[in-house]
Amino acid sequence: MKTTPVADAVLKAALDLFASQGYATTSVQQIVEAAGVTKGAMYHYFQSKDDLLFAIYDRILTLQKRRLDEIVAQGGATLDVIRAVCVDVVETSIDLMPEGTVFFRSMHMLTPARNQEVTRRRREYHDEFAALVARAQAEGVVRTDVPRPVLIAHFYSDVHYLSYWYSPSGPESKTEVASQLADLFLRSITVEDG
Amino acid sequence: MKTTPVADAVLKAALDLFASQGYATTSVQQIVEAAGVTKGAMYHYFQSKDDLLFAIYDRILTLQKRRLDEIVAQGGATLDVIRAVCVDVVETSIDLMPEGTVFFRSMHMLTPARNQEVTRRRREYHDEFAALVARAQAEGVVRTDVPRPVLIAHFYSDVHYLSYWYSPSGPESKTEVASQLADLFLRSITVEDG
Amino acid sequence: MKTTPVADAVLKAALDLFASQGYATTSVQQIVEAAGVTKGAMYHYFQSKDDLLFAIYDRILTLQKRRLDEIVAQGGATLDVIRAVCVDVVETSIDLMPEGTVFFRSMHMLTPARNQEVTRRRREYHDEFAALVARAQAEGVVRTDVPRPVLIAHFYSDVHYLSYWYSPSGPESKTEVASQLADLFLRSITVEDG
Amino acid sequence: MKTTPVADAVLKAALDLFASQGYATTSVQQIVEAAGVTKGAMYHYFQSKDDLLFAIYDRILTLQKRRLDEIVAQGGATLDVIRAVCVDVVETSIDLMPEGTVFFRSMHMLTPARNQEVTRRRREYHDEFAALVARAQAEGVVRTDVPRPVLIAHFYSDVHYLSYWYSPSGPESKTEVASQLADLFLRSITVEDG
DNA sequence: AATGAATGAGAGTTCATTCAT
DNA sequence: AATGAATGAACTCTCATTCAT
Repeated sequence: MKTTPVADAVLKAALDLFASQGYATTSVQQIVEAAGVTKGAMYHYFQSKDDLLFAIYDRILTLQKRRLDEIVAQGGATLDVIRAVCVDVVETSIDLMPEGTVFFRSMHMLTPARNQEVTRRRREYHDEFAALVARAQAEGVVRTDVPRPVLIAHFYSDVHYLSYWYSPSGPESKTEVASQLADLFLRSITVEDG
Repeated sequence: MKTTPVADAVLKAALDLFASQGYATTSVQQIVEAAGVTKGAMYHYFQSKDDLLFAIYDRILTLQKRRLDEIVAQGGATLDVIRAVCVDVVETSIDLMPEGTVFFRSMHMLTPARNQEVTRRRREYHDEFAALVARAQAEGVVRTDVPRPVLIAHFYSDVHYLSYWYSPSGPESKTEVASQLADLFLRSITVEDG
Repeated sequence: MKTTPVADAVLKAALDLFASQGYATTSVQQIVEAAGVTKGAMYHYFQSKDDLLFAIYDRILTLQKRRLDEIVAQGGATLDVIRAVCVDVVETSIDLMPEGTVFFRSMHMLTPARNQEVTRRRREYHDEFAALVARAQAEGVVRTDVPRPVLIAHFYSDVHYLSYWYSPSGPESKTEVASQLADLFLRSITVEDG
Repeated sequence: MKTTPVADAVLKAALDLFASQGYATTSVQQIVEAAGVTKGAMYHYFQSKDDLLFAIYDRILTLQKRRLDEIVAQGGATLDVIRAVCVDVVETSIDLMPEGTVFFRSMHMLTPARNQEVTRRRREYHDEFAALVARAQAEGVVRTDVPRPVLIAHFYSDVHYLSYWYSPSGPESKTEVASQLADLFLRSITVEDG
């Protein structure tokens, strides 16, 4: 993951192509041509096409986990923390839209070992978020009549679906959408007030 | 798309393999072996590998559209119709889980012409559902402070995400999950009672 | 190992090229060009370049083992049997000279699994021949002052070296050389008459 | 071919790898890694991978020829000289076992020019040894009923085969094996006494 | 209706070697 | 003396599809 002009250009080209055409449909030849380098140069920095794919997963997993840790570390009322996480993950996902597109579409193209690593790191994220929800439930502010896995899937689903409908050039701004989706999610999981 | 033992076996094998390995990673050879037929026989019924993929899209689009039409035709209070649609689409998606898995992962593998057809038919579904939401908003029972596209994306997202987390052999039954997700969705979009 | 015009032509071309240039230096492209077939056709019959190499080992191992079994089965005075084996293995090795050339030069290019199989089958041959020598020693007609492994290596070495010096178009005929080498070998291992 | 720490380490690594994996299967990268130097450093001392291979041939040819010359120069009864050559060549070959392994397996990987040089120098050795045998035949102590090329091939074969069966860690010591093989060879070529 | 041999283009990857530094 | 990035050609192998039978 060194940063050199060649490695950067290759990674950027790979990301764009994987997002628009899919991993399997993109040839190494296309990548190096788009990056303006030779195949040999690319293989000097990356051991395989799979390396390029994994770099995308690594970037998104690393970033999202760090953001989650930071928000949780800041503390506050549990519901406020959950809302902050929700807003942040939507905004970050919009910033990393091409990565997100690849993320959910191409997981089965990773080598088994790397697929396992991705799964493990996703579970870490999942467990940390689930703990937040459990705490809110213990505090009596989040409903318990729906199984927690369903609540959490309901959270992930919005993030997941972003790359299928949201366009940065569309009418809704990133900030607005993040706030709106967070609102919809919070409304659905909190206990009714009166 | 006639129904013959050979064609059926091929389609079934293709569906299973596409869902578990992805379209691009599955070879025609694997499909015909899994189906217990020869390549020649397969190419007698299907013109290309792409035909097999499209058949999956066709089946799911046809079914879901028909269900939507039926439920809308039955009439009733708008919110009840929306809830019925929501419950039904979750249940149907669980019944067609392999198809759903392929649906969201492999759309970019279709030939451009067929990709357009799929997009067109999805838009038909989308427009019909959006009309329901618009009616509910006009009736004052669904909130208008969130843009309608966001509300609708919020609906689709749960359906979309199902194949990534739900397991028929897990603790939640199809019926329960459908009801729970419908409830979460409805709660988030309806106007507060007071 | 089916016999078709394509498979035969490929095997023959591979044998010639492997013998003259070595396995690693011969490309699949060269083989199919020499055989007058396409790469696809070749890969229809053989799963890998390694298959072609192994076919050579298989042929020579199968043949030599069958000949040894037959000669031993015919029975006779032990020394006569040993001499017959010796004559026959030289003649057979001359008939299979290209195979022999490849045999000793390219064993380390086989996949580990196949290398093991070759080693196992060579050991079978070795053990059967060693039993003959042991019997002759027990009968007092073969010397025991030299360790049996050395006697046997001394036998194999002539066979092994054939492809490095013998030319079918040279002055010595196959039959003559076989008889002469058998004579040299027998003279060196038998006990002196007095 | 200067002697520097780098050049020595490279040559040693190359020898080990060529002997265990074969020349073609060994990459320059593997060699420099095993030697603990960089590619650039290696190419500073050697012009090509072929240089490394030829160095092995050069060492063994030079040594064996010098030993033969020395032994012949010492003089003595012809049969004693032949026996001394035979003992010495076996011992030397055991000392240079990795070189010997490479020698017989990789001759066809040398560039044509160097292959010719190796062939020429082998012939020099061959001719000198053949002259010894001819002298012994003229003296009536070596049989003439077997063509001289066959006698000589019978000599070379044992040397050649050593790397295929002898293990320095096995039961037979270098000295013993050398004496035993010399004995077998001499017994086979000398005229019967009584 | 069905076979399976054959095609030919293109896939990912390796590698000895060069060269600016 | 030594680095290591970069080259470019060649490598083995795969695959959707065709076609004579």
